[in-house]
Amino acid sequence: MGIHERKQREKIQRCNDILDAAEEVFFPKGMEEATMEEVAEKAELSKGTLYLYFKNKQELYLGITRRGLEILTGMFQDATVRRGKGIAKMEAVGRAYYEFSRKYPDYFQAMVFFDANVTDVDLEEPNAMACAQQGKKVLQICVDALETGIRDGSIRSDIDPHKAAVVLWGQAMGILQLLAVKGKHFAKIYEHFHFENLDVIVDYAFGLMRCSLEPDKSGERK
Amino acid sequence: MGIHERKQREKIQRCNDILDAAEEVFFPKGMEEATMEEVAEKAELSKGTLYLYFKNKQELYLGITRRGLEILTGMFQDATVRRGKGIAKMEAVGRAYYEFSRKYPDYFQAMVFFDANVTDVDLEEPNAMACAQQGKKVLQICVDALETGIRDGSIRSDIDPHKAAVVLWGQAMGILQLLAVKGKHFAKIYEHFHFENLDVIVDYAFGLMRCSLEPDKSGERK
DNA sequence: ACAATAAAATGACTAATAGTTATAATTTAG
DNA sequence: CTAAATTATAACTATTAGTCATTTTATTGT
Repeated sequence: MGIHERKQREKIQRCNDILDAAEEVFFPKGMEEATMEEVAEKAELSKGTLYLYFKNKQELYLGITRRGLEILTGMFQDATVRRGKGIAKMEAVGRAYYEFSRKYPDYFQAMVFFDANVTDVDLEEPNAMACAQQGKKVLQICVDALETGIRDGSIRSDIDPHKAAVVLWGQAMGILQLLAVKGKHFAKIYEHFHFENLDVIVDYAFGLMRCSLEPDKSGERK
Repeated sequence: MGIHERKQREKIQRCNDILDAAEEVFFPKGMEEATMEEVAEKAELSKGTLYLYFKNKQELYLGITRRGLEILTGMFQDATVRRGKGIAKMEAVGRAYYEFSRKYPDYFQAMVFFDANVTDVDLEEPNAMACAQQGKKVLQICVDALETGIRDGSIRSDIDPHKAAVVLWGQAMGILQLLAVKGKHFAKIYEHFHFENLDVIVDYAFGLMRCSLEPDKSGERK
């Protein structure tokens, strides 16, 4: 009796179809402007049906966020596997993060929204849970890379991998967010800085971050 | 004929009264949940009147953000004035930022919202303009401190103060935001990390950031 | 003091939209 | 082929940002 399995598959498929439609609506307009009615139209369903598959607008948006996080996790894994020293892995993770923010600006924006606004995630809901889970996985990749680096001597031995992973994740998010959201206006507002382009800032940021991880600092600190 | 001046003062006073009311409503409920009607009630005015003083809900919220930014600017100035070396100024700025995020979590939240969501600021509006202006001022304080540090030798001479200021600002924002928004859930989700408390992470972050600014690195990098 | 004018405030109104639910259509199973 | 279960619908409610014609209050000239 494979009917149950088929139904399950169809349900997942329907969810994905709705998510496809949702991306078409959310990405150009943003979480705030986009309406459920529009998503329903794109998906060729009635609005009520959306609520059979997603508890509310936020869960739908988190479904999109989840997709983004899954792509990011994949990119992080690709970045760290088959690469020598730990510091190189971390560098690659940073580059991957930047690449992600440029290649998938809308997914990135969804992640920023999730991190900056969703204080009270309803962890009962599947997509919220999945996002939290993926976030954990992403962080673990950083922890692993840092531990590798400490073992192979490419990263200072006094680095605490767990703390450093959280800190680096937060720092990188902050930089990329600042540039993604305010990048255009930086040009106007801080025109006298005349940065060649935003890539230069990202490179500079990663340089500084690398610097804080590498050994050979004259005086070791706690 | 001081009537015009008095009216001007009264207008400003009324704006501030509305902002006081708005804080009482926005701070506990957040930008999304709070309604203009509630603000009007708190301010003992009709809803229509609010719109005589603020163009829309976002401008009102940016009025609150502006207050926060003004406090922050003051704290940054206090932190950098009367303090020796440039690196110590930067350290103090970082501490001040953290102190701000703890002492005024709601203002901090408003700033995060501004930085993470408001991509298209209507710079015609006074509060939006003021926020952009204050942001600039904050950054300039960092640039000045960095330049001081480069001159007095407490900061690497190859640091670009403008780039570094943007990067450090973004990094600090990222860390503080991550902890402010997700701090509670970190405890649950990453319980196996069992950080003593969030202060430890902030200290750690500032340690790393300091590390990236200090001289005496064996090999100088671009 | 008082009428004319200007400024400030009101609250009823509109439009938009998230989320609900009673009803209908479709699918499955006996 | 019918009954039960599942899936979908669209009309409905409730909420709220923002508007605007009207009223109230303050200012000014006579």
